[in-house]
Amino acid sequence: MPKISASAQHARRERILDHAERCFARAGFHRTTMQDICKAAEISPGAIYTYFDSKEALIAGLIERDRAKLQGQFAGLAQAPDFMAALAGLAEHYTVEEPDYKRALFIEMGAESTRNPQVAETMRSCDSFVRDSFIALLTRLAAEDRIRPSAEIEVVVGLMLLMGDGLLWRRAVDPGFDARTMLPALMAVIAPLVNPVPQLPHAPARQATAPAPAAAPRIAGESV
Amino acid sequence: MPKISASAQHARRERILDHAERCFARAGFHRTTMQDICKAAEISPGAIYTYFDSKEALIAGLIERDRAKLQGQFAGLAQAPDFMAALAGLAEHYTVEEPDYKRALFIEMGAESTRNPQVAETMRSCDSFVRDSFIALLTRLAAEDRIRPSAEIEVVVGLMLLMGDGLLWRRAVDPGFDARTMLPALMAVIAPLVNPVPQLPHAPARQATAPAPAAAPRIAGESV
Amino acid sequence: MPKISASAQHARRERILDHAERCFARAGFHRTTMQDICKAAEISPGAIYTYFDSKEALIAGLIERDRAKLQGQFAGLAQAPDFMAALAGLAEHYTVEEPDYKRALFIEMGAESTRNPQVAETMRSCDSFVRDSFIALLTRLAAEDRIRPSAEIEVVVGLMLLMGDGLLWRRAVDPGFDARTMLPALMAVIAPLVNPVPQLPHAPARQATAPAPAAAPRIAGESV
Amino acid sequence: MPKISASAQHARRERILDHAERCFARAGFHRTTMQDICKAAEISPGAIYTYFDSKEALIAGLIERDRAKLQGQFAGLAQAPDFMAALAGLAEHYTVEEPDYKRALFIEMGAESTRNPQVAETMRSCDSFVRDSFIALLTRLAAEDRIRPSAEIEVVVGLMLLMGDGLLWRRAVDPGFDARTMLPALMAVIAPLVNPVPQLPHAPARQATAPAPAAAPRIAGESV
DNA sequence: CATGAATGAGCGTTCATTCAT
DNA sequence: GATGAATGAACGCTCATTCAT
Repeated sequence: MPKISASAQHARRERILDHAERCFARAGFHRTTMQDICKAAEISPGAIYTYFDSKEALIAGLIERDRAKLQGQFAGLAQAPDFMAALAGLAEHYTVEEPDYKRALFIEMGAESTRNPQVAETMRSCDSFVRDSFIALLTRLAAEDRIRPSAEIEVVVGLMLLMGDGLLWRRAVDPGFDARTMLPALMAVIAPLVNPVPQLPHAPARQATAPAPAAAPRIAGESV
Repeated sequence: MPKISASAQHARRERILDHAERCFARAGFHRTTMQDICKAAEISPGAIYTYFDSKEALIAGLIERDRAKLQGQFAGLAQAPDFMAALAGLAEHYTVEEPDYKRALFIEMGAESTRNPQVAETMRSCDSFVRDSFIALLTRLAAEDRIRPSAEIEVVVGLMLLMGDGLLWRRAVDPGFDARTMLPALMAVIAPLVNPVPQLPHAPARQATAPAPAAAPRIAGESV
Repeated sequence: MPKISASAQHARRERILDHAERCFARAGFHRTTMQDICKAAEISPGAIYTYFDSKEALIAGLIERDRAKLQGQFAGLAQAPDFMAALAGLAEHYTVEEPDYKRALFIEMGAESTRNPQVAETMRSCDSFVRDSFIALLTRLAAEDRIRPSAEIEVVVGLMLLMGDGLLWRRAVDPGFDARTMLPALMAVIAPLVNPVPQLPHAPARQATAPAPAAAPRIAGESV
Repeated sequence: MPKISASAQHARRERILDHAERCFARAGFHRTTMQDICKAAEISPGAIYTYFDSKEALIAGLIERDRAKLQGQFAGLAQAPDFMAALAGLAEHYTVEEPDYKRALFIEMGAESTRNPQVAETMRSCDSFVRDSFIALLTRLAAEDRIRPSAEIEVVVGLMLLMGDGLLWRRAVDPGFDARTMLPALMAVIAPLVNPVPQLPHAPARQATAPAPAAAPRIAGESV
């Protein structure tokens, strides 16, 4: 019979994560003190250790939460009728809708992952999830002839991830970055890679004269 | 009456930067102590402050030096007979030849730039130099009809930078990143953006056939 | 209207003391946390303060309980037909039978008594009880001519206590201490101090022969 | 070319040890904070770590210094013409001349040694030194027929150490302990164990009729 | 100019104790 | 009475920076 209900406990944990996220993004992991987070979350220094064993665990908890959220977003992507539109929406979401501090934190986490194995592992698993989801999705779409990828799907997905990271990075680091211009330009680069087949509503698909594939040159990969 | 010659002083400064770079890349800015750097560079904690006013100034000095080096590398790019080959070489250099710690440091500096205005300013100026160099170069190449960019040059360069950063980031952060596969794939994505005109040595360029630009659809930007 | 019966309350108090004893002996007073004891005794941190006002009070309670147990053991000593045998048994008990942690705790309590007046007072009263019991006992035995102490009884008892403490200390502190050898040696040192008169069962004690005391030189003290 | 001379450095180290000793004796290892010691020694918290790596190392340093001092004192004992007088002097020194806090610290160190292996090892080596010195000394004296131990020398020394520790313990723990009475009484107990042979100055030693040994009953040990 | 011992504010974390439930 | 989450003052220790030598 705990003094606090499970839901209240969860809420408090979330509250700590929320404030930790802002603090870490503002000042970086190492310049942020536990006291900073305590003050922001209006919690005592002792109490925070009820929820997280250490500062490291707090960082890991943050990444973990992000991953969970990401998984939800990918479930949506898989159901989307128009893949390219969904992808554009995803890019828009992370580039425009999400507040700056989320991206700053992403960079911070990448930097931390180059030396903190625990953080590296959590990020890697997060990244693998995204990659695998994309590969599974594109494979299915290709099997349904809704896309005709211009290269091996692994390579196409690799390029998409690379561009996605580049997008996030520049948005975070370059104050002059113009998302309105660059987002469509980026989609225009990705489109021929994925090469979506126009879906003719209420009409028999795949006419003999379907022209697009011919124009989509295969790009390099180890194998053809 | 300085006890040490100007050149010896310069050498010592370089030595500090060299070791600071390795230390910072290994452990991050905040986990690296001035003592660590002093030990590595075999200098006393007092002396290091003769060369750099503070730890922050040391970080800034590091970025500054990188910028200078970068400028040299870009001078070469502009003279290269084959732009795409030169670009591929550049990508190869930063992805394969440079040691890991340089990329870790790049990420670290990006993270730092989101909160340290001095670092942000130095990085921004470095970035602007690269961007301006590319724009000037592509503009000249386009004027000489050696390339026929598929979009506004500013946008093309913006995409190239984005992809370059994405490349560096993934190479730094993703241990499974396969540069051998991804580098050619990336070049294949950039090629139609820049759209280089095949140079027939000592022969009149082919004009009879419809030129490439027709096949290169203009990609989006606010302006067309 | 107490929810818990007096006996259950007493049992719980004892349980706390039992586990506190083990915890304190294992880690010392200051390295043992109240949480450690709570976990061991399966009680909540709030509840433990119902039984003991503070950590200090818990320590004092422990010593107090030891004193009570000691008093029981001394009652037996006084009734023993053979004083030296009973003494040897006592030494054997504290040196061999009692587990290590009891002796570690004894040392710990001695250390604590040098600065904690409450602990000092409890220990002193415990010590006085033992001393007074011994003095009363030896005085009676001397009056009955069952022993012929070689010095003032106070001094003899003082030496016995000193040796007893030395025995406990070395047994606790010196891992190479060999009780099997040292215990008889110690008894052989004490014997001439106490100088027990051989008891001939059911026969008039021998008086004709010069009694032992002649050979037992009085040992020093300010008074003789 | 250090800022501080080696001797000044040594003096500062000694100063820290001096004050640490008093602080530890007054409040125990765990209740004494590094700040307490810093304040007492008038040093900054940072500076103390130049001399000692940790609080543990400071404690170990303290014991180490005691050992060194002890070794000096034993050198004197070995040269003494009258062993029993020298022993009495030693007992007097540790019981009466040394300030209380030294003995409190001794108890503290014993308590600490039951759980801190580093402390245990240092104390054990200190103890072994004393034991070995005594054994070597008594063996030599016995060979020179200046003493005729009443039991195996190892056992005699074991008893002496036990009594010495008991003496220190009671002196530290029992405020009513009367050294003036107990010291001679203790020497009177030890004397027949060691059994010194009266040295007749200017007379041929070892007369046939040397009587003492006959009266000194062998005391128990595993072997005779 | 170089040295390196010294400084001291501040770090992440602990834990005896409290009190709303 | 019992609970256990919360409190918050310290704790041991670090490290960017200074300054007497």
